[in-house]
Amino acid sequence: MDKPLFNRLEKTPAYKVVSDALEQAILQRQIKTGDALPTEENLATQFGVNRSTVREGIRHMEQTGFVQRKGKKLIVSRPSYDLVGHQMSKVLILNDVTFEELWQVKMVLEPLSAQLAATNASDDLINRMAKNIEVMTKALENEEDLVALDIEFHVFIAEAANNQALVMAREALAQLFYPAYQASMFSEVSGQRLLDAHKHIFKAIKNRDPVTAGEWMRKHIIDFKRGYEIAGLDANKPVSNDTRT
Amino acid sequence: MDKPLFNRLEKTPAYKVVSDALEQAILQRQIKTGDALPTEENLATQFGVNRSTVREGIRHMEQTGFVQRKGKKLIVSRPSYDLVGHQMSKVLILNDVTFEELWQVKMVLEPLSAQLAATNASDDLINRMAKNIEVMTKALENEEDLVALDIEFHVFIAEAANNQALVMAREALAQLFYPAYQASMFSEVSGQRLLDAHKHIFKAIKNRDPVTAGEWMRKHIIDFKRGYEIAGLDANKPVSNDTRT
DNA sequence: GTTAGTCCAATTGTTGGACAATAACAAAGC
DNA sequence: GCTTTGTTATTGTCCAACAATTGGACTAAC
Repeated sequence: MDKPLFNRLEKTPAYKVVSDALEQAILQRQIKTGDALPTEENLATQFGVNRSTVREGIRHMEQTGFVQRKGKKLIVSRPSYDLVGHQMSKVLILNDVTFEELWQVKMVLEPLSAQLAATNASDDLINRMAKNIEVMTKALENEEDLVALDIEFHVFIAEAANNQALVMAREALAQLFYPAYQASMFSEVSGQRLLDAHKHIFKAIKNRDPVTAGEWMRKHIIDFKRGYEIAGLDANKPVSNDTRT
Repeated sequence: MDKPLFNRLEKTPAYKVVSDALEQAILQRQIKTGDALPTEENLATQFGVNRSTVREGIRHMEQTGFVQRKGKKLIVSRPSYDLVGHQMSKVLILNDVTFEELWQVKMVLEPLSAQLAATNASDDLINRMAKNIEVMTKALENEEDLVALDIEFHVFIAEAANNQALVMAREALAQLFYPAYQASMFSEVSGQRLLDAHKHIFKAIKNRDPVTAGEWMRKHIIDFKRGYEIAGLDANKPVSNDTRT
């Protein structure tokens, strides 16, 4: 092979240039969140390209949640953690991630959440946790409600932890665990035992006791895996690729 | 405020229908990774829409990495963790994530990596770690090399852990830490101390001793924060939004 | 002054057709 | 066999158009 005298000059397609430019402008806060973008035609003339090209550029960004249609205007917005989580989930599913893998990570993130929550939880969130536990006490029979309440409780804790990186990382996993939650709710390790764990965790958080909070959370997550296995599911198999939104 | 009795009836734009359909087909493995999509015109007729519309749908997907241009063909591909990490980084930056937040998460993920690596590391990766340490021994003077080698070492460990969820979560943080690495390399806590830590961690992994590996990693990460602070940076301020690719 | 009804201009979603550039493929030459 | 040279298919980009929807502006009614 001859030595490459010149490096392949790559011309990035125009639509990509457009989306990159927009992205930069957003990340550098030249356009602030909540602002509306100019009209497509306006952008087209600014960039000196055709409207179709601009549109492709916009579509490119839309997926990530940096811009969003609101009525007819294009609003600059910061992607919700939910959305990013959703995308990460898809990637993990495509890679046949197993329950075990997810659980190992959950096993460190949730206790961390609990610890931080014990330090940082606002009164508001503590109240909402209390409310959650109260409701759960009355819903011990209904599996579906139980799943929803369980998830909510953990979300509260994650929020209380006051750490965005944590919230985001959790989110990606949480969505994939959803099918697992349902499965393990039907096993023996459920209902009352779940509620008890929540109560212990909550008490520790309320008492501003990070160590205990983390410790109980750890036990709780171990229980979760037990439930999964008792339900007859194989932790080393890929999680269900049930792709509901 | 009045309660919303009806939910906004939304008619999804055609380009979104297209991208959703493609996405489903990919997630459900009807189109396998590596396959090429039909031509735009072909897709257009299949969906019964105009080529422009198909294009917008494709752009929508391209961003996430589910499809990729290779030459002129559209290849279905699974997004690299690097890409997803990059996107997560952008979201976190937009939300002014602080060093402290990132570090708290890193503080649990890295030890977990080390533990798992001690259990699962392949011979190949152990060799590469050894090599890395060897090179680092000779590069103690050069800060830039040191940063690169440090990062590489941690990546090896994450890979050795054999856990995709972990790799992905780490990736998002890692990219944001990059500027921090450079900063803390200039502080006192560097060079030799860094190398020593790596050696300890490596030894533990090689000895298949998860506890020690995790413990040393924990110390190592604590050191990292120390270096950041010694360098005069405020851990509670947002990390640099230096948006290099 | 606020609410509801009517109208208009602006903008979007979508279409059809066009064309140059080039990647992919096939044929010809060594 | 392997290069080199056409050919062709497909992409990236543009232009022009149109119906549907939206956001206002303007009016009338309360």
